[in-house]
Amino acid sequence: MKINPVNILKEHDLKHTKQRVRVLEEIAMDDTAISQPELEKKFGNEIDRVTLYRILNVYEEKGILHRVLDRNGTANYAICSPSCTAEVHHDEHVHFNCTICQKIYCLNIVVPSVKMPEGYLANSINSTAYGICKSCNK
Amino acid sequence: MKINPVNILKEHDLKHTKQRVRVLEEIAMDDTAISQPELEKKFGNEIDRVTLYRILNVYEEKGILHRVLDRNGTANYAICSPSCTAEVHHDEHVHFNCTICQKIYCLNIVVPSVKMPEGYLANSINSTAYGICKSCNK
DNA sequence: TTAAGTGCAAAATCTTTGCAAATGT
DNA sequence: ACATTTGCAAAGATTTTGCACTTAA
Repeated sequence: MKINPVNILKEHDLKHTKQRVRVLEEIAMDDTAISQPELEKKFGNEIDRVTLYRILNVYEEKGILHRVLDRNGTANYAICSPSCTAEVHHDEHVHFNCTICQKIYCLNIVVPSVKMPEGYLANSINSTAYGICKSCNK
Repeated sequence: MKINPVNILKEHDLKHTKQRVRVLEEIAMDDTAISQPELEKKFGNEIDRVTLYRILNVYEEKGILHRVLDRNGTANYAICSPSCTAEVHHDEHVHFNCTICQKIYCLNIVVPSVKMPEGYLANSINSTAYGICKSCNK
């Protein structure tokens, strides 16, 4: 997925600071969702922990990143598809959470639709498979 | 869902203490999954916060409760179906997380199976729909 | 220039750990 | 009586808040 951090920031009326660009680059670089603790480690004292929190929050609100929780409730982030907006996130693909390496993959599979019971109004469905990923399965 | 806390504890070789029985009763009482913070509130100083953590952990490990994370990563607990064991959890039904009241419902709908890509081995799939529940939809 | 973003310190939460006292078998 | 479980205190981790300093437009 090729992205241009500066453009993305402009499109969302965000100032492009060194830190914001770095965060986007780092997340775009990885084909899997990356966890917040991992990001903290990567940035060390290049980016303050608090700043990272704030950047990730803004990105999620604006629909630039989407957040996927792994089994432990840890936040993982991946770049949203271009059709995501602040209002609606279209990350309706199946996720795969490896129980060995903990990585979360965004699979190229659309979440199967499910008929809700009378009275329940679903506007999104999250689907995450747990198991062993390609890299760990050797 | 009718349950007998004392029996459940016996079946899993757990001492039946006042606190453990209360936790099971409370969770069984509710038709929705109940969040840990809510449980803490309900028990006040009847059960220590730390004890609650430990009880919930044991119950999950033993396959007595299953844990569902809501959108914020907060743990919610519901009684497992009788076929759950410490080894395998069979909570393969769709969950519904209301974005208004935050409640998590265990729907009586089986999670649709998804064909994994080459090399990926899934052994369970979690499926959670987000939207407005029957009670809030009025 | 000035509104927004960052870093640091510190508060507020949440979760885990250690240990003495209480409890169930 | 003995192994487990509980409650309290305290450590550790995570997340939020406030505010002075810095930076992008």
